[in-house]
Amino acid sequence: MAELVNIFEREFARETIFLDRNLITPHFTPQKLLFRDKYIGEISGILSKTLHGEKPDNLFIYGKCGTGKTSVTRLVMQQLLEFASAKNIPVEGNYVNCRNHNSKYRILSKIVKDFFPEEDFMGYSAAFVYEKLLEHARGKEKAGGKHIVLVLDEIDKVKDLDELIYGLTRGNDEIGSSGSISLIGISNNLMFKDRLDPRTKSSLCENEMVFPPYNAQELTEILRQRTGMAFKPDTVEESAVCLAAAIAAQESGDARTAVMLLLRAGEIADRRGSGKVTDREVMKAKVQVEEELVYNMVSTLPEQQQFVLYSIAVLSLTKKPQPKITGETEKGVLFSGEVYDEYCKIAKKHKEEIVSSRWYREYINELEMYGLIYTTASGKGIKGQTTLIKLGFDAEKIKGLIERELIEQN
DNA sequence: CCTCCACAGGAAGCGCAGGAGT
DNA sequence: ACTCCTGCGCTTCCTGTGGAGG
Repeated sequence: MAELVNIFEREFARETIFLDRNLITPHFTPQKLLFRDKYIGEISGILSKTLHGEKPDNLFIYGKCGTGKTSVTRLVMQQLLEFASAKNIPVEGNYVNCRNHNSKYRILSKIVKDFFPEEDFMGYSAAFVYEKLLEHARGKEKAGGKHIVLVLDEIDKVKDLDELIYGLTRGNDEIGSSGSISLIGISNNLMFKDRLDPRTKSSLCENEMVFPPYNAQELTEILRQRTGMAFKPDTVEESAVCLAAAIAAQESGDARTAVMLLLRAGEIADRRGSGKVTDREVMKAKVQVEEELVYNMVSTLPEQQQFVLYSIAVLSLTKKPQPKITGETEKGVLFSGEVYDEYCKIAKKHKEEIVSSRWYREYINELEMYGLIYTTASGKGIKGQTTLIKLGFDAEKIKGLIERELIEQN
């Protein structure tokens, strides 16, 4: 008779090349951040004012995803708070991700709740919560005030940012000199600050910092650091690390992508039982990571925008290569106008509303921002002024993906 | 050179949903 | 419970732009 074994027994006993898988996930922040000393220095320079009882300037940090904005800020904040509490200096901090707390009220409630964990502020008015925060900064009678540093990550997601910042700036006047509230705003969208009220903008951007993408060498170093911690010795080939770094650098300079590549490559090696991460695993991981990335983006797109992307995929599959003025032919390059026509046809077939061509252009711009398509302005050889559109990923895959998405919804 | 084409993208405004104030 | 307000997604309208063609 066959032995009865718990089905997890085999999984549990399986050989793995990971020492600690968690250390090579994008969520993990190492204690030492490479190639960011300059920014760590600048930010801590600004925040050190709090240690001398002064209000630091507000700071706005911009950079694409995976450039270390959040990690650097969290690290500096953590050190600041540790130091302040060791020296008994009244400095406090709070981190808010504005994707989850996307309005003035939600942000204020979240902060106040963290400062007063024992009390419940559900249902209180925005003014009350705001007053509570000021009270906290002002401090008790003789104890003196506190210097509070608020980190607002993905600050571009806040709907009524003008009001929030106006409120907090005014709050500083009310608190007086004994305490203060200052802001660190983080965003990967530089354009968003142009939409702000000029006063908000000048207040938030007292200091500005731009985090550049990492280059291939930097990414290689970062990956070496991580593999040393996360993998067992001699399980990751040096060339595999370089390859993963090169792929990530070429695509975006995104450290998150680079880390994901090695994580998936490690998982693939485990599954195959080969006990080693080589170029082969990394190349396989590349396909997988790319698919995950695209899937995440596509599935969160509004339905109409999915139709636009779908039209681009369909057209680039059916359209014959266009002879370009330079003589060579380029595959899959589409005109903005023909994509819109195709989109109208497809949307009509699915009995969907059709968005105006103006809004369609906004969709196109967004799709480019997400990296799902590439666009170029038409030059010589093409009638009028139009945008040339090219799909950023494999047309078949995008087409299949959206078809599945749409079927799921119905 | 002028006009037309095929768009790009700014400005204003509209209807709706949801949240805040009363 | 109600009214008021505001942001969001979108439309309509409009001006601007650069190459093609006469």
